[in-house]
Amino acid sequence: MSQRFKTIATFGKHGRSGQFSVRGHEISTPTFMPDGTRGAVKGLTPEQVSETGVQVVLANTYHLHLNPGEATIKELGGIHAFANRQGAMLTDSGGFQVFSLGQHTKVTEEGVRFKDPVNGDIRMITPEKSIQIQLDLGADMIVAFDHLIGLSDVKAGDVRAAFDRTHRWLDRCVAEFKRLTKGVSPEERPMLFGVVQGGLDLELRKESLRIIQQSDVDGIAIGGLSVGETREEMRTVLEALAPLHDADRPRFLLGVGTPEDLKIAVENGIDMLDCVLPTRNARHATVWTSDDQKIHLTNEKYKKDDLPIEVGCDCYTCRSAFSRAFLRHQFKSGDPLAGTLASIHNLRYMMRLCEGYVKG
RNA sequence: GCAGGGUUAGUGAAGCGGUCAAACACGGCAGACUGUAAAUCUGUUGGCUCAGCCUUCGUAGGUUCGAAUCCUACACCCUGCA
Repeated sequence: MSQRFKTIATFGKHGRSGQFSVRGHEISTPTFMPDGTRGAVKGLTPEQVSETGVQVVLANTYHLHLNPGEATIKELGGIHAFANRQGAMLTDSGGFQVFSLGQHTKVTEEGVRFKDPVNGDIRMITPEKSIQIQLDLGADMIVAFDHLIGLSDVKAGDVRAAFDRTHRWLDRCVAEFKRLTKGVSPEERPMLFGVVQGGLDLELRKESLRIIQQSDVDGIAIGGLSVGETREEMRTVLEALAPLHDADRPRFLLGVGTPEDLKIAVENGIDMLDCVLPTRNARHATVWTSDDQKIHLTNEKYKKDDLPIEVGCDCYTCRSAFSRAFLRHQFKSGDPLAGTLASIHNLRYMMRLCEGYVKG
């Protein structure tokens, strides 16, 4: 078991900042990790991503498996070389696609059968297969294949079934991970995160955390949130888990979120979070400005607004004094530059929140 | 000059006697987006004292219970023949 996480400071009841290293990358937490599903954060060069202070970029097992395929990426030197990224990378297991591609999937004990909604390709991803793909891709941190279900309209039995299956699959993931990394040195071995499930059932959640922490994983991921529940429901789950976390492993909240959600998470001891929202919203002209206020840059009221997105922000976009009026114009014109500039701001916004905790 | 075709809301373009304030696309306005099927999607888009009413389909008349739709004249645009 890894003992890599080092707590630097604590705040509030359960919050902490700290650091750990993986394969030569020093990660300081809490940290927000943007999603670069297909290997790149949409619309940004690796330099632009790093300049926002981002330390880890997520990529997705399912998407890269389909195209260009892990064999190709491995042959080209692994995901870092392929994507030209110097910093740390984490791959998600493909488990989320059971939820997002719900209509096109079939879950069995063996694994998940996906039918590509674009070209109809059938792909079977099992826990073992997910680990194999992720190790071939070569990320620094990988995630166990879990069974995620939506929370807006579920039957209690479904939550329990997904909870049990996630734990059975975890054992298979750990076994496959050990088998494939047997000869790998500790310095070169990636970190494996197990995933906590259990829906909104606090007893299931606690039990799941206990099971994951007892297993031989390097990090704890919390899954199955931000999938239709309210903010308060998510807070309740995180608060229930906060006192039960081991101190020595990083905790990763999957798929969250907004600035408000990030604060709730970090104050409940979460170290790492990923989400598409900052970049997707940015591409859709929505950015965060002072006090987590969300603004739509395409709104008519910004037509002649010469202020930056956020006065005082140190991101490239705001620092360079790109005005709201200019950004509005570029969005209206359909120039992807607008999405790039807005993404830089939103990522920096999230990173500033994180850095605020590190600095105390 | 003769023959034919056209003129529809911000733009393009359907409609060709009632179910037309008028399809659709774009543009405009607003919103959504949480381990990315997402540079996407949704709503709205003549006016008003808004379950109703008023003014609109080049302009002016006419036919009809009823016209964006039929007829006449005029204006402008396009295509043949001169």
